[in-house]
Amino acid sequence: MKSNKEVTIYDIAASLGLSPSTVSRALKNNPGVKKETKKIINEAAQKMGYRHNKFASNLRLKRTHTLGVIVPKLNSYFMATAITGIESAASRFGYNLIITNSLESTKKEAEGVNTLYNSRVDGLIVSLAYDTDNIKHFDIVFKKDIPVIFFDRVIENKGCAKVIIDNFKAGYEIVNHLISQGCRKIMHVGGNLLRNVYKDRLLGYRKALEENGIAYDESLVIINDLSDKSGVEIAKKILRMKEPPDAVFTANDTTAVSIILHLKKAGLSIPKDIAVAGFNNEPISRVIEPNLTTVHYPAFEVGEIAATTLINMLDSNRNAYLSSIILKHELIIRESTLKNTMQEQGPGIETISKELKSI
Amino acid sequence: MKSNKEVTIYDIAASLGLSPSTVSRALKNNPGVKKETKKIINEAAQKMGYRHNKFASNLRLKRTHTLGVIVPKLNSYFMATAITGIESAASRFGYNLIITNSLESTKKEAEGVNTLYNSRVDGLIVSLAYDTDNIKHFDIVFKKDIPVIFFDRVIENKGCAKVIIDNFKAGYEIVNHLISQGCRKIMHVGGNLLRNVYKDRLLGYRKALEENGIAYDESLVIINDLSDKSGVEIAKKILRMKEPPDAVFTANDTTAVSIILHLKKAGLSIPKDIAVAGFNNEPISRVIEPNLTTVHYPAFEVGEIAATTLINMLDSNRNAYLSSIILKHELIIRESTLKNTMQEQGPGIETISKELKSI
DNA sequence: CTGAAAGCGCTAACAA
DNA sequence: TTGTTAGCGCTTTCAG
Repeated sequence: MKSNKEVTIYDIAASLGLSPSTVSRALKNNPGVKKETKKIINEAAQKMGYRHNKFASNLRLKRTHTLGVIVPKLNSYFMATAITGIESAASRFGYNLIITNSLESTKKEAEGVNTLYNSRVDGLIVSLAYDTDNIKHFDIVFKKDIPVIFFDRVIENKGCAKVIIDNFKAGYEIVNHLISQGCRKIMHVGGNLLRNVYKDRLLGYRKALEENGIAYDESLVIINDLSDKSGVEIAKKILRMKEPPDAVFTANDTTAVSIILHLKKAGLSIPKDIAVAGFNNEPISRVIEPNLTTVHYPAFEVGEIAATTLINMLDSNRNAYLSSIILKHELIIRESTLKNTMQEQGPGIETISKELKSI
Repeated sequence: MKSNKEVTIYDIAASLGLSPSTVSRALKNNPGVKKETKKIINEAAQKMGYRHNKFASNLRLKRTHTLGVIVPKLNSYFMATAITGIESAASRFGYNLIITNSLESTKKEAEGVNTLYNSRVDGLIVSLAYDTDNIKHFDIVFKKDIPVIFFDRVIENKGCAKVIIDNFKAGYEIVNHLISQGCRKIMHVGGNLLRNVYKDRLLGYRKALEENGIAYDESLVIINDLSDKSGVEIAKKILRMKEPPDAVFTANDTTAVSIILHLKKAGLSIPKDIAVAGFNNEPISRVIEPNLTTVHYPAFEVGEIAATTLINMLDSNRNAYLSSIILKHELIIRESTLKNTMQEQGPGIETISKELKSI
């Protein structure tokens, strides 16, 4: 019994001797309809195989209940987890998601903005591409007052809300920890300084050095794409150095792991010869030996809160004065940086503190 | 200069002294419009900030150029990569994606079907939840002739296309390899046998044993949820066994890695005491020490081909006789199973063969 | 090559 | 509490 004819509100109305508007109201559970009538209508709708037509509805209401998402990649643990969080919140509130992938390219990012704009998404959730240096390509949505929320990789911008962690503090803490382990010559591997996440981590690094009377040495700071491959190159570079560092703080886990693997292959011992710390607390950080010291980034929560916040703005029209939501990170100390106490990893080492601090 | 008023075809028509139909045709590059007129119209549209209204268009055309995706999780490397592939193909052909997450639950999967159905997606791309044992909840889309393509976790079904690899052969090959390394008592850790991927890998395992004159021992086959945690339990179980296996073939990498970590912690040597092989070739497999023997699953390609195939069906209306598309996998041999030749891993060990075999 | 006009299915102001 | 009616913006037949 296949039928390609769609059942409409009119069909239901006709079959019940009612008017389309009553049917429409009943279907939306509008209080101004008798309970009995509602029941009859809903049953008829069910039986006749009615389904709500979003297009007609959207066309009338000029709302789509759809959120657009633009991310620089999909297949990293962090992003996939953040999207899981976004999806979770969105589906809880009856919103759909359209996801586009900028593949770290500003051009594709701009295309994404256009696509989503044309799909009439109600709002946008964005993490910026690696080297996007301005957000002119978002003007089209700003002009139409479509709210945009940035997460993780954000940009200073008049009045766009952002969901982030305190990258400065996290960088500061991790370097302080390294120093507490006796490290004095600490290399930093980061990403494009246009991106807050990398800039702030670097600033935290500098601050920690400064506070501990260690001179900042530019030659110890390497900026690259934080890929696997870059990790190999950095390891090679370290091996060539006359006076290699006694620690490396890398702005992500993938590269840190890659560095460890290659230093080990060359016969170095981690953390004895060089301590290594990463960032993000990806699963890989618990597999590498020694286990990687890192910063837990609450990816799921970041996504969930970004979506929830956006939906709140949409549903209440008070998108006014929200600026930043900062989630707590946690420093996770594991063997890869424990120079002093080379104990077994055990419970108690990993500190836990999850709370939401919003400003 | 913010304006919330949308420019419509009528506005353009009015401002140019033309009719809406001509404008509509010009905007779609319909051949029956003078080139000159087209140019004028397109320029005006540009200048006036016109954007195509999908809802009105969808309402008329009853097509949405949107694909629905249902996956059992988002935050695994495999799924995230497959989705990247889907997104890549979709965006190439001008299709949008709506993604829903079943979280391995049949109930949520059914909700996803409904949501996507109501969003009027043109087609569905699905990988089934862990214990979905029938697809009645898809009837609603089947009835409307909305095409569905399954990938990875598929189900035998009259006429739904599927994109998979030959899991039977892959399981067979990996166990054969273990046997070639001298293993005789091989444990298998798999997932729910409702799912083709796990059933076929198990069958491949059995076939390899049989061909090598090794009796099938049911007590060596463990079915569980293939989580990290299960890995720990399996490791414990192995440690308790009087006669532990000399090899373990696990149906995913995560669990295999977890097993290795815990066996090592207990003082066992991999692969000397026990060889371990996984499945999927996730990045983690190159981090664990020893590096994990596994099967490369072309996740990106699977997603891309699933989407391309679906779009082809949609755009040509010939969804008729396609049944299965089988992609090549590759056995990737690394140290975790090399009992004989304990050589360093080097180039040449990893075999490469990527080609598309479609049936 | 261009125009007139109907209608896709829903919603909400207004009327009853 | 229910009904009437006028669009939302686009596409397409049919007519010119």
